[in-house]
Amino acid sequence: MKSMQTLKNKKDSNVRVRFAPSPTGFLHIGGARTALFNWLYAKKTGGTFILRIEDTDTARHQENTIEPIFDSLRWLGINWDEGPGKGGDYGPYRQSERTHIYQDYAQRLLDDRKAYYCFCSPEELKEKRDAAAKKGLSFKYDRKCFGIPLEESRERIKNGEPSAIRILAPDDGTIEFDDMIYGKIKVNTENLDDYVIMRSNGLPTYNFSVAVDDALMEITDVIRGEDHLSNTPKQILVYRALGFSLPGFIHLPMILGKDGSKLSKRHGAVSVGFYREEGFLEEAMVNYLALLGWSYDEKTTIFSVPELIEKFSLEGIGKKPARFDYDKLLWMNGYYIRTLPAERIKPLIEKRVRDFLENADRSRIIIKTDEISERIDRIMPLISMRIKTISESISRIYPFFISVEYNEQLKEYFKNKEISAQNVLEKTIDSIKEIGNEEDFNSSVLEEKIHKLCEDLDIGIRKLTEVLRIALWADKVSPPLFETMAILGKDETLKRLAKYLKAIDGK
RNA sequence: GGCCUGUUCGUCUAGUGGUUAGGACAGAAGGUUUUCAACCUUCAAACAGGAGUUCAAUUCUCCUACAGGCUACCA
Repeated sequence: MKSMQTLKNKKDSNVRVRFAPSPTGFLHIGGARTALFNWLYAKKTGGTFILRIEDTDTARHQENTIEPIFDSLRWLGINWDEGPGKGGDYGPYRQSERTHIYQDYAQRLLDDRKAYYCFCSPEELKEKRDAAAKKGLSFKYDRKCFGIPLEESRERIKNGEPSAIRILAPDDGTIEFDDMIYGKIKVNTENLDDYVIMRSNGLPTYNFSVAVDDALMEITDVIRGEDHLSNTPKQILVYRALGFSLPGFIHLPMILGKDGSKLSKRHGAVSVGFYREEGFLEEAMVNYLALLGWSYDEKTTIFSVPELIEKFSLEGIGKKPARFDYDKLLWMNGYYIRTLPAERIKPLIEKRVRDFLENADRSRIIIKTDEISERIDRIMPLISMRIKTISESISRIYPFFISVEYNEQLKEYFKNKEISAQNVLEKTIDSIKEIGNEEDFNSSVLEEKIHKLCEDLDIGIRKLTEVLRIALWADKVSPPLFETMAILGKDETLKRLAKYLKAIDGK
């Protein structure tokens, strides 16, 4: 292990925190929040943020299940100072590559009689557990294998008998630690049993590997979900047995689903990747996540990342579990879409538009490829305050790029209305034709024309625009009409008015 | 079942031994308006329950209820 000196040169503090996901194929909302808080704390203190992969369960983890987690972290802007792909003086950073380390430390425990081999089969244990449950008792390992002399155990292992290693939990006494959020936690050791630290396949279990790694990686503050609060005493057993000193513990309140139960797939999307695909901005995601269990003052809800780094503090973390409120996230995303500079949002929309056109009926496309970018520039101010996600943008603006079709309902929409849609369309066409060149075909000229037309026809502007809106947009809702016409251009505008006129002919 | 933890508007939360208990989302009403949004104004909305400590408890203590977590050779 290298000295801290090299790190101290790079960092302003000794704070070392880590995010330790297990490769599940995606980054969970709760995990993202944990990662964010660790990262913010590191940034705030000038400390080091470490990424460690907890992949000790080979049965469940395949290699490619970690990449999406890296992607999501990077997307959120949570980059790590040490970890996979980054290196560091405390590696390797995948637990699957640290097996020999756990075996070594387990061996020390064995030699010190602080751990012992266990030959009980999983089936046998399950039976005992079930029997205890049936009697309404809590199961605690009966130390059946504790008495087996080490030499005999080694002999049996040499003969091929499968064995696990259990840590010896003290019979009496208490484990006590200070959680920075939840305060003093005290547990009587009689509630702890001799749990397995090394499986029969030679790999460590979570509570062992996490303690060994946090100690060896010199983690100063363990920031993780409250679901680990109950595991902490078990890990402290390891720290004690191995003579490691304790890090600070900061347990974050859980994130629950809308109904108050643990956030899971049935609550809808729980992966960060989903929100990214849905068109949520990382700014909104980070801001929202930061507010789940943390708050700064009584009024501020919008925080940029630099502001979060500046204002974040462990003291602001609450202890009450928070429900994940999709509506508020949506609102916040909409807020960022309409507030952030257009150049930040435009590429995201442009990508969606190009993907959309890629799959669109070519005969309906009304725009040249090299005109898309400029058109989006003009559309942006019309929709930025109307969408809450980027993915939603397509449904709002596609008629700017492909021709419209009217369904039966729209064709008959004005059938028995007091106004004559035919008349409105014809008069509008005449009026618009009067506008000279394309340059004059702008929203203010159009607005003037249409208002004048209303007067001439003695008809309310709402009535008139309703007709035009359906004709131009094939919908009862559209971006502001005059701007829309200007963007579509004179030809396309006239084409659509005529098309709708024809569509309602005889209706 | 055992152990651990939590409980302020529907939701995220601020807050204090004496406050009109504050903000944000969502909701309602109104304004603005070419639709829809956005924006502005206003309204409604909370200290889980019960004891105790105290001159005074939402705030401190205990109990109950409810909720969540852990209780695996998962993490």
